[in-house]
Amino acid sequence: MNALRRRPTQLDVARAANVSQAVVSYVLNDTKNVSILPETRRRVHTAIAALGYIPNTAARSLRSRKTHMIAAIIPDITNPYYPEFVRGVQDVAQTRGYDVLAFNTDGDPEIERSALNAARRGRVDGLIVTPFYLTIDDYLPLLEEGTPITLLSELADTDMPGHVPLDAISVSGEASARAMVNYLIAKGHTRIGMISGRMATPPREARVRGYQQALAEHGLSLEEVLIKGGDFSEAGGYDAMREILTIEPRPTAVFAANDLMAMGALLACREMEIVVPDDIALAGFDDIPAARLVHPALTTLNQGAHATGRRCAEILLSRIDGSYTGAVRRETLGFNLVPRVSA
Amino acid sequence: MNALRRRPTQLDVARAANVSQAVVSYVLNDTKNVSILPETRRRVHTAIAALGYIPNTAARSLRSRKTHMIAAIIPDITNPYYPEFVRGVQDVAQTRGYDVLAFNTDGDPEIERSALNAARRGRVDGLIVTPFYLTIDDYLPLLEEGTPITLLSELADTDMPGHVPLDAISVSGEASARAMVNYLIAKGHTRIGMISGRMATPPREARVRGYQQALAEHGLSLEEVLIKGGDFSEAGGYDAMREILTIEPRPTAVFAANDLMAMGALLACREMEIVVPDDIALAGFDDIPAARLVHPALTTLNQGAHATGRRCAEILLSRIDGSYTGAVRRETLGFNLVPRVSA
DNA sequence: TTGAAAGCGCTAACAG
DNA sequence: CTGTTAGCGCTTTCAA
Repeated sequence: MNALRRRPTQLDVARAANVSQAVVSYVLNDTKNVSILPETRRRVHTAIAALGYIPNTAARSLRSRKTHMIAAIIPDITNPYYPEFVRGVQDVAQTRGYDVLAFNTDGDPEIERSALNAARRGRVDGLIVTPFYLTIDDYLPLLEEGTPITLLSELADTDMPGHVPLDAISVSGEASARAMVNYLIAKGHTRIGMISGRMATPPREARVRGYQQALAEHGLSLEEVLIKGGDFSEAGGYDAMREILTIEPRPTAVFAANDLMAMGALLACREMEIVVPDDIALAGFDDIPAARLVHPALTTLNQGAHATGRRCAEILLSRIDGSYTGAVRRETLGFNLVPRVSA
Repeated sequence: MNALRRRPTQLDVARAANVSQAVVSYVLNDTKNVSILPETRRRVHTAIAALGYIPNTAARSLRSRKTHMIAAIIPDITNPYYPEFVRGVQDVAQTRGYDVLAFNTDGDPEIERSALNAARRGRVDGLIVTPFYLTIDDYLPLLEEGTPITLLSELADTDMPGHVPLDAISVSGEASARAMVNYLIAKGHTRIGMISGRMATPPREARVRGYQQALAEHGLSLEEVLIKGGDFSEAGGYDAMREILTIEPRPTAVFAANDLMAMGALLACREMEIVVPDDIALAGFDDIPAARLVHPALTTLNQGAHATGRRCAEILLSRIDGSYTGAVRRETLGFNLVPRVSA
C-alpha cells in the first residue's frame, strides 16, 4: 500500500515560508489589528500554494466555536415541497460560506429531537426547523446556549411566545387555505370536502382552520364527515378520496392540503371514472413541479418554497453572524393561487 | 440579556462524578482495553445526565480524525431523481451514526471541485459523488490522503482506472437505454427520436450509446438529426420536442433521457394537439414520482434511486470503517422498465 | 510587524 | 481499574 500523505498544517506552511505559525493564521484570516508586510504575505501565499495547504475545519471550529454549518430539519426530502425549500437554503448558505446538513424527521418527534441535538454537539452554528411536534421546551436548551434557530412554521403568533429569540417564517397556511376554499366557493361550490393531512400537525391544523373560516364567512355549515385524513402522501390522498366519494350527497369540490394527496385523489377519481373537474372539482396545495403536468392540470397554491428557503437562511445567518441583533422576527410570506384545470 | 450557559465539558462531568476526565471519555466510548468499575460507570452516567453533557464533535474530530459525516455531491436536489437517492444515502448513514452533507453542483465543474474540497478541509470522512465533469485527477489528492470516495457513475469500466481505490456504482445508463429503445422497436417503431440531455455529461453519453446500440442491433440507421439536446430540464424537453416535431418525416416515437424532459415533451405535444401515444409514442427515464401521474402515464425506466443511494452509502461506509479493505468494487445495479400508457 | 504561548475539548498512550 | 499527560491544528491574547 502506498503511504498516505499527511495533510499539511499551518506549521508546515510556516516553516516553508520562514515565518511563525501565527503569521500564517493572520494572513489566512486577514486578522484585524495585525498588519503583515506585503512581502511576508506573499511568501506565505506561495508556501500555501506549494504545499496545497487546506485549513482543517475541526481545529478551526474547536478554537473559534464556529462550524460554518447550519442544519435544515425537515420532514422528508422526498416530499416534493422540500427539495426546493432546501435548495433555497443551500443557495444562500453557500454564498455565505456555510454548508447545510439536512435531516429528515419523517414527522417523528424522537427524530426531530435527535436532529436538534446535532447542534448541541457543536456540529452546527444554527438551525432551520420545520417543526411538527417540537415545542418551545425542546428549543430551550439550544437557546440558552445561544444557538440561533429559525422556524418555518404555520403556527399563529399567539402560539409562539414572543419573548424568546426564535425567528419564524410563516407560510400562512391558514390564510392561503382560506383563499383556496374561497376560490372554490366563488366557483359555485357549497359542499366542499377536505383531505387534510396528518392529524395534529401544524400544517394540517392551519389549513383546516382556513377551510373552516372560508366556510363560516359564507355561512356554509361545517360537516366533520367531509374532512378526511391523508397523512400528506399520495397513497393517503387516494384512500381519503375513495372515502369521500362514498359520502351521500357527494361534495362537488375537494380541497386537498397538499398536491401529493390531490394527485392520489386524482388517481382515485380516474379509477372510479369520476371526471375532474366536471363531476367533482379538486384543488391542491404547494404547487409542486408535477402539479401542472398531471391531467387535468391541478389548481393549486404556490407558497414559493425556494424563496421561503432563501429567506429562512437569510434570517438565520443574520443572527449567526450578528448582523442582526434586534427583536424577534415573525414574517409571513405571500402565496399565489394558481388556477388551472382541476378546479 | 441572559447570560449564555456554557456547555458542560468532560472535565465538568469528571468533577461532578469524582473521577478523572479520561474516565469520562472511557465510559463514553466504551474504550477497549480499559475496564471501568460498574459503580464508577454509574457515577459518570449520572453526572452526564445531571449536567446535560453532550460531546463536542469538533474536539472529537480534531483528536480522532473522524467527523462522522459524509458528503453527497449531486447535480441538483431539485431534480426529482435525487431526493430519493439522497434519502437512500441518509437512511443508511443515519443508522450508522453518520450525518450527510449535500452539495448541489448544477453540473458546474468549478462547483464540483469546490465540493470535493469540503473533504480536504477535514469536514467529511468520505464522499459519494455523481460526477459530471470530474476526472480521476480531481480525486487524486483525496485518495492520496486516504479519503474514501464512492462514485455514482455511468462510466464504463474502461474509462475508470481499476487500480485506484475508487468504488463505483453504475446505473448502467447504456444497458437500460438500450432496453428502452428495444422496447420501442418491439412496439413497431423504426424511426425513433431522442431527447438526450446536456451535452458531454456522462448520463447523456451512456444513454445515447444505448440508443445507438439498439438501433444498430436492429439494422436501423442512425440519424443525428433525430437527437436533440434538452439539458435534463422540463423546459429543455419542451424545446427539444418542438424541434423534433418539425422534422420530416416525423419520428413515430421519442425516447427522452429523463422523465423531466419527457414531461416537457408531453406539454409540447399537448400544445400542438399531437396525441400521445397515438400520434407519437414517448418514453422517459428515471420513473420519478410524477411519471405515473401525468397524462398519459409515462412509460419509463426505474433505476431504483433509493436503493442506489443506500448501496452507495453502504459501500462508502464499509471503506470508512475499514470493514472492507478488498479490491475496488464496480457494481451495476439492475433496472426495471415500466410500461405505462405513453409508449 | 512578528513571535511565543495558551488552550479550545477531546482521545489515547502510558503510568501507576 | 484509574489518573496523568501529550497533543490534534487552529485562533488569539500578550510581548517583543
